[in-house]
Amino acid sequence: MKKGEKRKLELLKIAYKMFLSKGYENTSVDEIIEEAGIAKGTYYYYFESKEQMLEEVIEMMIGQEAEMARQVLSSNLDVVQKILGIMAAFRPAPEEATIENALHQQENALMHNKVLKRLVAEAIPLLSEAAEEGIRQGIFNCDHVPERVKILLIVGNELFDDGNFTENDVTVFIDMAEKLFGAKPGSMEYVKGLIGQMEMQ
Amino acid sequence: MKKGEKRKLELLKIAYKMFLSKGYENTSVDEIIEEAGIAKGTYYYYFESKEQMLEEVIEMMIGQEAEMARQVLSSNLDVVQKILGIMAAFRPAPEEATIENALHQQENALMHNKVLKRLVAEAIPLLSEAAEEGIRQGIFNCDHVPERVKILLIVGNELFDDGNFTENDVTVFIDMAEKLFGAKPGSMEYVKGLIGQMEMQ
DNA sequence: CACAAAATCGACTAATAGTCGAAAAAATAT
DNA sequence: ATATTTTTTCGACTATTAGTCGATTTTGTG
Repeated sequence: MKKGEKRKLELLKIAYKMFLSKGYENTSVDEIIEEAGIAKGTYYYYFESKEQMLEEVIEMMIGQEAEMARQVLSSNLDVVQKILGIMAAFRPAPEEATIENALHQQENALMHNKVLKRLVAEAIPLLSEAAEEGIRQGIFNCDHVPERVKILLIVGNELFDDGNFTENDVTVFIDMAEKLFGAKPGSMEYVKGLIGQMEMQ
Repeated sequence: MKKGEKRKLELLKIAYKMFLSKGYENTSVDEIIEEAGIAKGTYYYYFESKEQMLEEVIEMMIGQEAEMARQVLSSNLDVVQKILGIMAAFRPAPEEATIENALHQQENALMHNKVLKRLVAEAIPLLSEAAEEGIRQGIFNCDHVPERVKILLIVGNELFDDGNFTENDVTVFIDMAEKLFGAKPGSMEYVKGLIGQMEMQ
C-alpha cells in the first residue's frame, strides 16, 4: 500500500520531465516505461490512460506552483510586485524547462491548453486577493476583480509565453494592466524591466 | 492538370467539414479517404501529411473569413461596429459549426492553436485600419495600435470562444476595450447586447 | 497510335495506446 | 510456518493510425 504510491510518484516525475522537455504528444508510453524500467502492464496498473496521467502530472506541477504563489501573496512585497510574482510562479520551474521548452511548441498544444486552463483557475483567486489588497491601499480602483484578473492572465500568457514579443507589447500590456485595475498612469511602468528579465531566462 | 486541382479542393472541403465537426485529431486519414471514396495513395499524392493538409484547410477557411472581414472594413458601419464585425467574421461559419463545435473541444487543441495564430496574423492589419479610422474620427485616442488590437483579439477569443462566459466578463471586456483604445467611457456600452447574441448562436 | 505525364490504387510498414490473463511478490489470516 | 488473499508486475497481443511504394490505370500530346 505504500510501495504503490511511491512507484506512481516516480512515474509522474519521469513523465513530468519528459513531457516538459520533449512534449506530451512526442513522448510515448513505451519511452516512459523504458525510462522507468517497468512493463506496460505496470504502467496501466497505475494510470487509466496516457491522458489521465497528463492530468495528474499537471495537477502535480500546478500544486507546486500554487505553493510558491501563496508564499508570494503572504510576503511583504508591494502589491504590483506580488501580482508579478504570482504570475511568475505559475510557469515551469527554470531547472526543468529546456531552452526548447516543450510547453510552448506548437505540437504540444493539448498540454499547453490544459495547463493554461488549470493555471487560470488556480491563479485567479490568488491574484484577486492581491488586487483587492491594492484596492484597499487605494492604488487600484475597479470592480469585477476576478474577471479583470482573468484577462490579465490570459493576455500575459498568450503574449509572453512563446518569447516572441516586442517592447511595444510590453508597453501596451502594462498600460492595459494599469487601466484594467484603475491604477495611476505610469505606476506600473517600473515593471517593464522585470518582465524582460523574467522571460529572457 | 485541371482535374488534380478539383480533386484537391474536394478533399479540402471534406476535411474542412470533418475537422470542424469532429476535430482534427479525431478525424483519421482513413475516414477522409473513405468519405471521398479514394485510396490512400491518392490522398498522399495531394498532401504531404495530415498536418500539412490541416495547414491548407486553415488557409482556406481564413481566406474566406478575411474576405468577409474586408467587406465589413469597407462598409459604412461606424468604427466600433466595424471592429465587432471583423472579429465576428473570423470565426467558423455558423452553418458548418456544430453545436459541439470541434474547434473548442479540448482534444482539438492543435487545430485551435493554429487557427488562432493565423487568425491573429490576418486580423491585426484589418482591425488596425479600423482603429486608425477611429483615431482620425477622434473617437479613439491611443498609440501602438497593432499591439492593442492583438490584445483585443487574444482576449476576445480566449474569453468568448468556448461559450463559458458571464455578463461580468462582457462588461469588463468592453471596459477594457474602451480604455485600450482611449475611447470615451461608455461609448462601447451598446455593444454588450450584440456580443451576447453573436455567441449564443 | 505511341508515348509520356498525371493520377489512382491498395497492400505493406512502423509506431502507437491500450488489453489481458498469468505469474510473482507482499501482506494477512490460520 | 503455512495457506490464502491482495497487490503488483510482467510481456505478448490487438487495434488503430500515419505514412510508403511500386504497380496500374487514365489522360493528354506529338
